Amino acid sequence: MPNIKDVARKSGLSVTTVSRVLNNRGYISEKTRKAVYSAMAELHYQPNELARSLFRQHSNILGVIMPSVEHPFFGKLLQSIEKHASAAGFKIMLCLSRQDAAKEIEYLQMLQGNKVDGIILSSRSADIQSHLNHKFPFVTIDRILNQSIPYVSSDNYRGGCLATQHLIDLGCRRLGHITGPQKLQLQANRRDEAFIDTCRQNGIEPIVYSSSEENFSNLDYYQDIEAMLTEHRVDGVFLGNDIMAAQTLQVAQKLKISIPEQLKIVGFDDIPLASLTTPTLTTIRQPIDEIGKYAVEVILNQLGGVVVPTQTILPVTLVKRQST
Amino acid sequence: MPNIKDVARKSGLSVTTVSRVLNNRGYISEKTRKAVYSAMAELHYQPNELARSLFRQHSNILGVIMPSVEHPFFGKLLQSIEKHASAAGFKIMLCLSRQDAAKEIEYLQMLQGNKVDGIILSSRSADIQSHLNHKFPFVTIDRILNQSIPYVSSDNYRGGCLATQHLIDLGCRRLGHITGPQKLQLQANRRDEAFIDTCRQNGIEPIVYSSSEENFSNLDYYQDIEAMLTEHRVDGVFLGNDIMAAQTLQVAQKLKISIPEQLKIVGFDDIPLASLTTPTLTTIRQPIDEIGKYAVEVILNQLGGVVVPTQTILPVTLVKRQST
DNA sequence: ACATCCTTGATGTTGGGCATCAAAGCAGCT
DNA sequence: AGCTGCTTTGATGCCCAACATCAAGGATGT
Repeated sequence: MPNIKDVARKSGLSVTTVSRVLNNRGYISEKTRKAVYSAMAELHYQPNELARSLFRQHSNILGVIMPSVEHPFFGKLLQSIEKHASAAGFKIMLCLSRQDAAKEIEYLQMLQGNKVDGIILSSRSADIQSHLNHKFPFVTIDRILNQSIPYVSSDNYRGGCLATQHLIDLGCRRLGHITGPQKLQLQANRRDEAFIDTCRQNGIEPIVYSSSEENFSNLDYYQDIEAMLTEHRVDGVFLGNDIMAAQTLQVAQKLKISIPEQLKIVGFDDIPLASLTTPTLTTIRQPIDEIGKYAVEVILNQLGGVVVPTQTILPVTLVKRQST
Repeated sequence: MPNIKDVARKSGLSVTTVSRVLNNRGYISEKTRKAVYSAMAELHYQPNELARSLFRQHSNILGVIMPSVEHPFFGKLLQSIEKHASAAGFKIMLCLSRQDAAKEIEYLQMLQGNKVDGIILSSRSADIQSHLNHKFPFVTIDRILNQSIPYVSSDNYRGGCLATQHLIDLGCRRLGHITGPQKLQLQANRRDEAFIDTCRQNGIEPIVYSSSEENFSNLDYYQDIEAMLTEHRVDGVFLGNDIMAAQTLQVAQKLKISIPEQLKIVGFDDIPLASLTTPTLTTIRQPIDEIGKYAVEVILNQLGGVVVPTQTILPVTLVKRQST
């Protein structure tokens, strides 16, 4: 790997001059500029970003911690984060925590050791405040850590209202809901509150199932769904995510419940799967792209010394399809 | 951010001694060791990995370039790569090229400038050989660049055979196939060859549609599927991936073609979607986890100076579900 | 007294940025 | 011709943070 000295030697100029060309600083004649460029090209020279970062005291790398990237929600979120980060000249260092609190803290320290310029955390576990360097550029997605750490999320409560009200408007009177595990302070839990509130406001007694941590990790909700559909004769269900909703379609078919005639189904997220099932799924669309965009923006603004909002809440929309 | 000097000052020792404690090298008395540890803890010190990498001439970072992470195949692949890399103490720098050849080359250079220890490329575009530093640890997934660059892939040809033979064994005689764009030297193209060969070997004239680049990017194959189903009265189709297969289910329903009675469908990949459709999809499972594992291994072995295979081909399996 | 081990530190690398000082070339002006 | 000031290049040295090499003092043993 050639370094700046090699370029200097090759072009017959000094390191100082090469550095000046590289950084476009001071006086440089057209002739030397060309000489340097051609030497760089010949040697396939590339400035060592480690050395640059070390000197400049910033690396142009953002750390991203998420539990998984298999789940389409996170896949799309990551896609969006990468897009906006790379457009701003930042690279991504990716960490998948797999819901493992210890691993998450490990990653957090590792990223700080690697001098990333900011961290985007979209995670379910762990109390991490003590491992966070004070004033380090940081943002969480869908997760409140404390009042001073900014977070970005979609309007989960409103999503829950939209979904529930939609079912009620269509005439459903026995409403069910399945949610993820309740332990964590996720914004996603507000969907459940919204479901319960909206039911009560309409004089309906809500039926709520909470899936186990284990089933949640495995994306296997069949038992919970079947339990709900057989124990209660629901005519409308609001599921915590689209995967649950797709599985509900399958269980309904098995139980010979016709969709949407006997049972109406609303999911959450609007991942691509929602338009690939038969029937297609009515769902609440989260603006995932914008979530990623704002998360990156919050970091960049912190780096720029700009005051950033502690909460950024983005609107959701009801996407009506065949399951209702 | 405290550095090693601060620790040295705090503990009243020299930088050298602190470094020795950090790296467990040479003779250190128990007393100094403790003094250093307590100073480190007090300051919340973390070694600067940039500086370490600069000195050591390796960063313990792997670069990963893939077109997207929204597609479940790549999501799962990335998940696997991250898992195995992180188990070996490596971090991931992620680059999403979005099928953009220029961006891919940019990323390739950026990664080399950032001194990653190796690059895993899983991509569709670009001729990149000239931008590759000779002897740089490198591996591609599902893509042959030239004879000397190692690649890992699943046995696409055999997958095509399995799928086609399965349809034939079930009595199908009018077989169709839709494939992605043909331009690139992807291993995935061998699925098409396998389809054609297997048909011919059984005295069946293959019907093949090739989707446009654009539809492929948008994951929108409806037109091609509908064209195939209406123009030819196929009784069995083999689709290039599971998303195509799921969309085929939808088109079939719209055209009132019953699955699997009138039409049998086989997909490819076995992404989670395949078990979430109604009916569930018969498909060819790629061992995505192993692909990621071997890709990482090939890099690590190159780093270790071990001779690596230029081809690593992993077995596929037929997963029979309700669509056949 | 001398060898050997233990323990610590001073100094110099790693690749590149930058600031300072130095020096020369060249043009314009008096 | 001499002076001023702009342009262009280079040498030197210090910075970033960590680590390696060598050097040296102290303790211990024979």
